Amino acid sequence: MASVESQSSSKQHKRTRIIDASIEVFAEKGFRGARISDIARKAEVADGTIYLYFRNKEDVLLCIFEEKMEEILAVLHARLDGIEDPFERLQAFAATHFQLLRDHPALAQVFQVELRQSHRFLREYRPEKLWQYLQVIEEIVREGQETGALRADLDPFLVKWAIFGALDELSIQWVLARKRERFNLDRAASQVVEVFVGGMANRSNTSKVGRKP
Amino acid sequence: MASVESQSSSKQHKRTRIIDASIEVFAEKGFRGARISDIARKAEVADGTIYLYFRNKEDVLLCIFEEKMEEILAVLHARLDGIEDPFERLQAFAATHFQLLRDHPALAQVFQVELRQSHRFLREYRPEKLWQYLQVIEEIVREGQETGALRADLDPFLVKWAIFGALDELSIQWVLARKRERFNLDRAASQVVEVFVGGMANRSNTSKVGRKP
Amino acid sequence: MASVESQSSSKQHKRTRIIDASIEVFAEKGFRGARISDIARKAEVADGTIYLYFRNKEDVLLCIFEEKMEEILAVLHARLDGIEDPFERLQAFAATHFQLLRDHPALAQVFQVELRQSHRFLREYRPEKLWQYLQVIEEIVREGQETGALRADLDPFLVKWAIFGALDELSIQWVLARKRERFNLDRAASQVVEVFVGGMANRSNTSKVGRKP
Amino acid sequence: MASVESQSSSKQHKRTRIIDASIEVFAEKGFRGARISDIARKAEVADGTIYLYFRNKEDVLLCIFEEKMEEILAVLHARLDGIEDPFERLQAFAATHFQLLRDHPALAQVFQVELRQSHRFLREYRPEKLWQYLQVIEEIVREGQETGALRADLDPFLVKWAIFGALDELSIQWVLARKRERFNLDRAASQVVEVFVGGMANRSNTSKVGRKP
DNA sequence: AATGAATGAGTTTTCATTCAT
DNA sequence: AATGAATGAAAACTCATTCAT
Repeated sequence: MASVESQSSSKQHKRTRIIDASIEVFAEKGFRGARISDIARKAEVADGTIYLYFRNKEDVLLCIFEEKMEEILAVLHARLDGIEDPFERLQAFAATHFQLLRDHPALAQVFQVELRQSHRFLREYRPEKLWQYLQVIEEIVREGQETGALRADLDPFLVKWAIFGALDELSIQWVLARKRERFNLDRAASQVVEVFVGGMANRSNTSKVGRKP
Repeated sequence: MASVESQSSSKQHKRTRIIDASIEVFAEKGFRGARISDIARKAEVADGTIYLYFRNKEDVLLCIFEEKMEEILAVLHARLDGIEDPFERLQAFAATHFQLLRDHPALAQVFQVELRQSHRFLREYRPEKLWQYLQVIEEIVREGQETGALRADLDPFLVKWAIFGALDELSIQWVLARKRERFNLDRAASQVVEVFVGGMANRSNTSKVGRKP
Repeated sequence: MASVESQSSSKQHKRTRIIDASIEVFAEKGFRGARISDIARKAEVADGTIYLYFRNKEDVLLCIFEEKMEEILAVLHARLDGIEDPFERLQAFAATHFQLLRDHPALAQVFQVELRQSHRFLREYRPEKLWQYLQVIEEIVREGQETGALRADLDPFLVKWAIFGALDELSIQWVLARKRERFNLDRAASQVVEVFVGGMANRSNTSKVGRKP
Repeated sequence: MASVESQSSSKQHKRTRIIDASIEVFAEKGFRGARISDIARKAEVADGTIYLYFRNKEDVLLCIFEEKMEEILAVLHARLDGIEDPFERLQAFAATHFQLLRDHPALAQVFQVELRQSHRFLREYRPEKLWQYLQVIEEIVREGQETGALRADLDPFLVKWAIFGALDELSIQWVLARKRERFNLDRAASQVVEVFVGGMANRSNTSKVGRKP
């Protein structure tokens, strides 16, 4: 499994050190509250060095997104590999989604909160990597529909955003929650997927979707 | 039905004019891009006048939230009044949610995008009005569970956030989408609610929940 | 003896209430820190009312100076009346000066500190009342010189400023001092006057100036 | 002798250029009237550069005080070095005091007027350097008392402030005076010191203090 | 490649003062 | 005379970014 968050060490390439420092600083101080010099200090480079690797502060944020999504996609595909059943694939998707949050809390803060502070990310940027991530959901739905396991009248495009929205809102609340116990991510994952799969299941055919016989 | 967005006129109370002007300016330029003087000009008041009614720029944003949520809650309760069936109540909730978005696009932009730019709103503020709004969902679920119509093993607290997340993500995408046709909100509303209700329905009893016979 | 500081009461004329309120507010918050609305609230008048009686905030400060100096001059002349001996007159002057400070600490703060924050008072204003006050010193010196009690080679104009400076600096330090005990004003008054009179005494004649025989 | 005021040149270190420019701008426009951009323009640096060397505008003022007092103390000690007689030491003190005023009129304006506009300088700051400066007076008095030349019943602490007050008031009036001829500083210095020394002289002993035989 | 000193644009907020009532 | 809501001018300061070394 890919590392998603690397260990900071002066041995590493400066670019990596800057990315890792940024994640921590953005998580701690917020995107706007983070100063370039904070990042530079944590990465043990000069302020100007950051501009050798990134166009500007927002570019650092977007590069975090790009590079960490790359790793996340690799993790996700590795996890889903070999799982056929749509219900199980969706379960694995949700479990992976939440596990990444839990394992990388600083990155989770950046993805769930700070990234959305970026005017550019929100309005101009085309987050292809996020779309690839969500495409996984759309394809699970499509394949379920093709095998007849899932209702054909649902628009996989809309369902994709709905499922992502459900997982994402729970993620945000988990990140923001003071007492995280309230948001039991494991339970949330299984309940959300059960509800969605239950709701998408094709009742007119006999196959038992989403339930072990 | 309450107005949600008032008509700007020089007759109105200055505070109302400032609120209405802010919604438009925030929607157009974003929270950070909006200058107090932009709002003042549009509201036809002096810059300083804004500070007679609001503590600072962020306070304007939070007051928009408080006051418009008040109106939205009134609209919502009026709409749900008299509807008993959990499925129908949820349908009405989602339809109202999306209708408000469509009818008040500037306010939608502020709620879906700009409000979340506020550090205070996200981290410190306790958005009681939003919680009241979501509590409506939680209660529909709880009541459905009490009548046996909905599965008892679901946590209404988690389900509430999941349903909200699904509606909210579709709202955001609708707001951000250049080609809004892609997001047919009516279709989205009914599909999301069907899936959720289908998934939450109690299969072990005979009542036909969420489906007309 | 004149009151120097009046008692605030709603019975009084508004102008007097504003003057008295200003002294307290200026003493507490400083001239620049004092807001017109603070003064208005304490004087129990509307903000705008202040501008019926004073041109602007600085005018309030200068009017405090003018009017309180008027009262102080009256007190001073009453005290010196009947005292002939230059040494005794100077002693009475210093004692009165310090007694006024002690009896009117808010006014003392305004005179010793806040008044000197006023650009206009310092650079443009001609504080005739202060000059009248100091003229008392100059005349004591002149008369002492005429009777031969004091050295004729001293410039009464310079001596006046020197004596005032000495008293004034002790006053400022007394006002600013946290531990006021350090500055025993009575002792300061008598020592300063003794030194000055001793220093100004005409040693070449036989009259014992500044000492009781 | 130290320079007290340096010559501005683009060769100098930026910090020095800012200090020198500030003295001139503060003297000309007053502390509050001086804009950071005025100082920056005169120092030929960018506005922001000032904040690399100073915390804020008030810090610039306080640093002027600290650094120029350092130089003044050096000048003073050099001047007093080798002078034993209390009368002569005090004469040298006063002469140096007034000479510095005359030689550095902009700095004189800052010290006599602008510095006292600073709320912090007046109320919170502990001007150790000024106290060191005044301590020189206190020690002259103490030593004079120890040798029996000066009256033992005077409190050197009070006398120090009185002498400083006298010199300071004459300084202020000289700085503020339109027609400075009125304030002949040389004459003022000698008269003030003569009066003080005369007044402090111990008449009960036979030594001729402060007078050449 | 790396540095870090220097730059300078850009905006909220306060509050003395005004004036319609 | 009195009010107090409304006005609007004015400037310190931050920090992302640059570029000479």
